[in-house]
Amino acid sequence: MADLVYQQVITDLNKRIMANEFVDKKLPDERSLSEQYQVSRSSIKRALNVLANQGLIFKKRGSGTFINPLYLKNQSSFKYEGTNLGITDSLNTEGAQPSIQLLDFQVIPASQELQQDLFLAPDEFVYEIKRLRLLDEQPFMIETGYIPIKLVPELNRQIVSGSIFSYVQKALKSAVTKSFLSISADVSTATDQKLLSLKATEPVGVMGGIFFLDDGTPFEVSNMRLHYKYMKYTTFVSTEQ
Amino acid sequence: MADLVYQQVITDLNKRIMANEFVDKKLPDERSLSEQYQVSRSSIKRALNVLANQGLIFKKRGSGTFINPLYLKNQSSFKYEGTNLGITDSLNTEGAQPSIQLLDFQVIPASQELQQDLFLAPDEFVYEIKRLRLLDEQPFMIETGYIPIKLVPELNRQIVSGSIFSYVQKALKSAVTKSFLSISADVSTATDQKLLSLKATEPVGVMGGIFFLDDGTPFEVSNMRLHYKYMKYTTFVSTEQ
DNA sequence: TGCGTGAATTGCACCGGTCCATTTTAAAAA
DNA sequence: TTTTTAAAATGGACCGGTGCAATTCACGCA
Repeated sequence: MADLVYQQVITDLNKRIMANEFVDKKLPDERSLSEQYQVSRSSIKRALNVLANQGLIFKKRGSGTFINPLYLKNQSSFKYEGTNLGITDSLNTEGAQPSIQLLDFQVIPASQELQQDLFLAPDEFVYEIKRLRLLDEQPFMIETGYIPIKLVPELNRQIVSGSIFSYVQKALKSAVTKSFLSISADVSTATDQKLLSLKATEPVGVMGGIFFLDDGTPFEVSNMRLHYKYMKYTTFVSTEQ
Repeated sequence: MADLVYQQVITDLNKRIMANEFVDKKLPDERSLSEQYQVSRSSIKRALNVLANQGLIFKKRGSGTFINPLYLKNQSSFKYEGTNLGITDSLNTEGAQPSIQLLDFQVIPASQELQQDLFLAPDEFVYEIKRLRLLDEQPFMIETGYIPIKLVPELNRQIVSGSIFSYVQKALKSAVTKSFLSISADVSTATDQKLLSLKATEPVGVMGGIFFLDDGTPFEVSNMRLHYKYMKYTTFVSTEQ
C-alpha cells in the first residue's frame, strides 16, 4: 500500500502541507518536485491529481499549484468522508465506541428488486440482516442488509454481529471497495422513533447502498436509517475529469 | 471539450456499452483498444479509469475489463449525480421546468464563519441571497447563498434571479467547477413548512456547500433546505485511488 | 479423468520524453 | 509612466516504451 511511488509522494506532500511548510500556499512546480523526489514527472502528476481530487490543492496551468486554504483552516468540516464505505469504518475514528446489536437474521427468497440489484436468478436466496448500530451505547442507525447466501454460505449470527466487511475480506480475500450510494431524508416511522429514541417530529436520514467486491460482484444491498443528527455526508465534488 | 483524445474514447465507449455491443459484458483488452482507436495505451487507460470511477466498468488485473451489469439494468437509480454541482444544473435534465423566486437580496458584513469559509478580511461584505427554487411551479428548495461583493461587484436583483453560476462563467470567464458539499437532514421549521408546503412532521434535507472557482477562490457559501422528497443525492464511491 | 505447471493474457506502475496552452514576467516601445 | 510585446514558467495532453503482478488457460503428466 505504501510501497507505490506516487502513494509515497502523496503521503509526504500531505505531511509537508499539514506542517505548513509551504507558507506562501504554493507548491514547487512539477518539474522541481520530480527532481526533489527523484521520480518521474508522471508520478508527481499522478500524486498531485489525487490531492486535487480530494480538494487539498488546486492546480492552475501557467500559474502553479496551490494549497486550499480552507483545508488548513477549516479542518473540522473538511474531511473527505466520501472515501469511507462501511459506516462502522467511517465512524471508528470519531473517538466514540461503536457497537452492534443484532435485531434479526434470516434467510429469505430474493425479491425481484434484490434479484436485479444483486444480479440473482429468481430462485436464489439472500440473508436478511437487521442490525442496530450504536455509538457509546447510543443507538443511531437501523441497518437492513441483504447478502446472497451463495457468496458467503457460512454466515452465522456471530459473524453477523460484527463487521461483515472485514469478515468477508478475510474469508473471500476480496475486499468491499466500491459502492453505489444514495442519500435522502424521510419521516421517521414508529419503529424508527422507538429504536433511535426520536420524537415524532424528528426525521431519519436514509442511506441506500449497493456494495461491490473488488471484482465487481454486487455483494450487499443495504438500507440504513439514521438518527438525523448522526447523518452527515461530506464530500469534495469536481465536475472535471 | 470533446477534442481531447481520451474524452473521445470515453464518449465512444459509453455509446458502445449502452448499445450493448459487448454482449459478454467484457471489453476488449487495453492493447486492442489502443489499436482500434489508434491512440496510445496511456490514453486508453485514462479513459477506462474515468469510466471505472463512475462505476460503469470494473477492471480486474489478469482478467480483463467488465461492464457493471447494474449500470445497464438499473439505470433509473444509477446516475452519477455527484458530478453535478449547481442544483439547477442537476435538475435541468429531469424534464421538469425549473424556476427561481427571489425572496431577499442584500449586502451584509461577513460573519466570522463566512470570513473563514470565503477567506475574507473582517471588514469585508457579502451578498446575502435568499431564493426559492421551484420545479414546475412546485417549490422544493430554499437556498441562502453568500457571495463576496468584491468578486462580482455588479450583481443585481435581475442577475440573481437567474443562474448565478452561468452569469459568473461569462463575466469572470471562470467556471464554478468544484465544491465541498455536506448533506444531512433536519426537522422542518415553520418557514420551511410554509414555503415548501410541508406538514409539521415532514423534514427537510439540508445541503451545505462551499463553491470554488477554477483557480480555487472560494466563491459562494450556500445553505440549501430541500423538501425531503426532492433530495436524493446519489454517487459512486470507491476507496481506491 | 484429474491435477499441476508453465506460458499466454491482461491490467498496473512507472519512466522520460514531445509539444502545447495559459499565465506570469520582464524587457522594449510609446 | 504606461502600454505593448516577447520570453519564461508552469501545468496539460499524449506518446510509446519497460518490467511486473494477477489471472487464465492449455498442455502434459499421473
